[in-house]
Amino acid sequence: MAARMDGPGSADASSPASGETPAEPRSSTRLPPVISLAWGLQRRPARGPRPGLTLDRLVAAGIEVASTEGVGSLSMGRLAKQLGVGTMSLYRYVSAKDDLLTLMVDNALGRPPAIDPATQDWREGLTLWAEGVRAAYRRHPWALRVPITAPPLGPNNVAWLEAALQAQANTPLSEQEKLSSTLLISGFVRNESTLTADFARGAGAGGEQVMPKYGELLAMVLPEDRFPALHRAIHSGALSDEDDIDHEFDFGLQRILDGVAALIEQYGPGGGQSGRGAAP
Amino acid sequence: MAARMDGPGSADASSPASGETPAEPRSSTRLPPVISLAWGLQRRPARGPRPGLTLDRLVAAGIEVASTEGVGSLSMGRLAKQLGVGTMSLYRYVSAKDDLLTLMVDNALGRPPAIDPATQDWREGLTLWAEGVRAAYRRHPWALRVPITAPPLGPNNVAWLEAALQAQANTPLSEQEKLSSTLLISGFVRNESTLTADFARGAGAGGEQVMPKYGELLAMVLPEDRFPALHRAIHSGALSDEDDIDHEFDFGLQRILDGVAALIEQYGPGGGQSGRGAAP
DNA sequence: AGATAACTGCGTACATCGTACGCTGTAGTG
DNA sequence: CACTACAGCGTACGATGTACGCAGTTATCT
Repeated sequence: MAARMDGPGSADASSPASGETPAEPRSSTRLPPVISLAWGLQRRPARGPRPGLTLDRLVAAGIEVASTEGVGSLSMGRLAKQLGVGTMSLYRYVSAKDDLLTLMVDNALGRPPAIDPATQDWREGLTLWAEGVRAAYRRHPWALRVPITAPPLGPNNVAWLEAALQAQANTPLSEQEKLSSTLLISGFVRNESTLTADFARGAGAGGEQVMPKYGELLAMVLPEDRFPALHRAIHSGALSDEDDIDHEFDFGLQRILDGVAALIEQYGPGGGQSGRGAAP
Repeated sequence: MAARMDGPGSADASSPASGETPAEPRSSTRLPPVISLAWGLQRRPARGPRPGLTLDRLVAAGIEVASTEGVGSLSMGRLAKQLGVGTMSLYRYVSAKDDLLTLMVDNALGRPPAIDPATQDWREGLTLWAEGVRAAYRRHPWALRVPITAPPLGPNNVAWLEAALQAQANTPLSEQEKLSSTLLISGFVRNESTLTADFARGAGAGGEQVMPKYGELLAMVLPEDRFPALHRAIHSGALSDEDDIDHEFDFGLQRILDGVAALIEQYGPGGGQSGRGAAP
């Protein structure tokens, strides 16, 4: 785990890597090798022994370990043991651990639900979408602990993006606005899912107690005179409820969708495609 | 870096640690030791040699290293060298690296702007607030790479929370809703700041190119027939603009604030304090 | 004043990781 | 059958977080 938390001083980008044999269009910008892998754009070399494993098996085993022991415990050695191979064998399939993580996360997302703009309006569609992403994160909480290091290019990530755009197809929003709304909701769901995962069973990622205690802890720390607004909040009981966490998701999503609705209304009645042009 | 990415199977919580000498109120729930430190609730022991360092110097040096070389390069050894002491000396001030990071992040946030509900309405206040958080993250991009592992209890975090609540004081929202709105905005700003930081200078955390290329990369990967909505978006040029990133922030914030405004309007005209009770 | 206790600085040691390198064996190709 | 490109993987290295315990320091107690 290095590149995933590196700061300004890390420029290990290029290095043409090894097995890039793409059937992809020529271009100045190259596809990151991981992405070629994820889309299955790699030809298997003709010569040499047949590989004993497959990328899919690596990813599946990685997900299994991450699910049962947490990503924190997922080391290359651990994964190799799971698969009954030597540690270094894994590097025949994946050029670095980060690649594996990228693949695992994309895989964990799964396929998006089919959204038909003809039978569902944008709000239903985006709600379905957001709940779908949340469900995926609920199934694979470890995915939330993997930092995002690159824009979403994996097959499932892209499919989800497409689904969100389709949900907004019958909307007067510009393409830019559709993308922005999607980004907004996607980030929101990820945040909220992380919170939910941390709160679940009262243990944060560090292992400490979290939610119902939060108000109590805050109260212990506050110089009673400053922080009057916080005191009001604490004493209103707003920080003591246990099931708040589920409400947070609905609350946030409704707020965001209301905001998008307000934007759509600015385009005036009549709806329909329009695209381009800044909001009035 | 272990606990920060650990999954389900990590229960290293307790262990009464060493130097807890709190002047804090009795309670069943203990304050995490780091938090006592952050609020300066530790008495210096009477006996023994005077410490050669201070927590503040640790934190300041940590921030300096993180700022210039990235958090990824901030190791205990590196920090010790910066301070001209032995590595293990640091553990006299901080019980683990995670504590140091927590302290650093809280410190990086700085003090919130003063928000007076009498002269600013809630929307101005929250806008100011959001921009303040964003500015802090812009000053300390490395803070975005430190995973959140516990609810915000540091002095600055708490002060920012208070400020957000104060901005909404003259609002009919319930305390619960004020907190939820704050959480929503706070998460949003963090997300957006992370994206901005990654996009800045075209390098993601992994070191790859990011933004203007994103549309191009997507286009390389898409089976042209599926993903029609995405194709529309790409060809609209929505993914090619360079300065979109700054617009994203405004867009998202406006959407969220519009959503909050919609909620406030549901309370009907007249405004004023009310609190409690679910929305009509 | 001397003894004692509490504390600080920190050297050493260890366990864990990611992964570069290079050797050995294998499966198609010429 | 030789050759070549590739698969599996043992070994080794450099980082890193931190437990442990020793030696020196200082305030308090006798």
